[in-house]
Amino acid sequence: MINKFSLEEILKNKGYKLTQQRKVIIDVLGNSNGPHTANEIYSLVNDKNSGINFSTIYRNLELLVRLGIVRKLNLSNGYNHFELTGEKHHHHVICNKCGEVKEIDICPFMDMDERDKLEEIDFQPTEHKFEIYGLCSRCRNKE
Amino acid sequence: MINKFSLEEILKNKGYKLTQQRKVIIDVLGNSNGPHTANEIYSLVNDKNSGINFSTIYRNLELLVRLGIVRKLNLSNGYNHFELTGEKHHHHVICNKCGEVKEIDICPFMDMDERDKLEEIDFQPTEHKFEIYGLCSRCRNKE
DNA sequence: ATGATATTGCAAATAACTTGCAAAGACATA
DNA sequence: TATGTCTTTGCAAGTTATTTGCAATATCAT
Ligand SMILES: [Mn+2]
Ligand SMILES: [Mn+2]
Ligand SMILES: [Zn+2]
Ligand SMILES: [Zn+2]
Repeated sequence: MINKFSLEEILKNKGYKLTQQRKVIIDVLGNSNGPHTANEIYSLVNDKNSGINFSTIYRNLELLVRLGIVRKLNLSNGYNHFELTGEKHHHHVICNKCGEVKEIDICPFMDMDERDKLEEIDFQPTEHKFEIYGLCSRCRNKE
Repeated sequence: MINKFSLEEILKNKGYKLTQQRKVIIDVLGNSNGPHTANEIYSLVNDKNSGINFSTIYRNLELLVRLGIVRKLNLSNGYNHFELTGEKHHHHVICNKCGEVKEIDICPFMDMDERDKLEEIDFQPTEHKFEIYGLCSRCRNKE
């Protein structure tokens, strides 16, 4: 979980300012269990705060992604989701019915065999994505 | 590679018709090495054929995805890509610079440990995504 | 060849996201 | 605390991938 101090430090280091809007966006993401769409973040932000504009949300999410504070997930349901990067590398399972997203700490990329394969094709990896889609327990039990 | 007969069969089985447009779209995908965006498919299709409309491309890609003939990839570069499902299960490496997409036959999901984890959280998987992003050999050598 | 039904092309509508610009805010400095 | 510089915001308009309604057309079983 990112705290006020490290956030302020990271921003100022690069000449960015710690605005109210940025604080609220980070706060909302920090108090969330899973990742959220820009729409959801907009709602959450405007619940606890005065009106922050959509373009401000988007611009800041993009900035925070560039700074490594936020991760952007292109989920197959068609919506981009955002979450705090956090300290531990992880991936997600996504319910096709209700859209719920759960974290899993499995990472297939740490497997040695796979890295070898990449050297074969001379590909230099920077990031990777692993997602499992299906039905969560609640949705499965509903008929 | 899907042939004329199985395609016709699959379509007619469900009351769909084998139109010229569908033949050309499948043909283009079949003659491609990697997955393509709707835009690319539109160009490829209209090279070898008279004008097929964009909405026809989209409607048919969606249908073919529903029928399991085509797979839709939501790549992190922001563009949806489409490819024939093919016979062998596989995943992709994507170059962040030039956008090239290569197939890899590694599948991390076949790993037993991972499936066990899913049972723990009571999640019934239907499909999964594994993609590696980075720099291809050509782009890495260019400065 | 005919008729029922699915499909196409076209143009307009969505919806997510981006951008230009003037007004407002942050913050280093005095 | 007041000032000035530079960043950021809100707003409105623009962009772009994708979807949709509908009348005209193609497919296919008979
Ligand atoms: Mn997460
Ligand atoms: Mn492929
Ligand atoms: Zn990983
Ligand atoms: Zn797999």
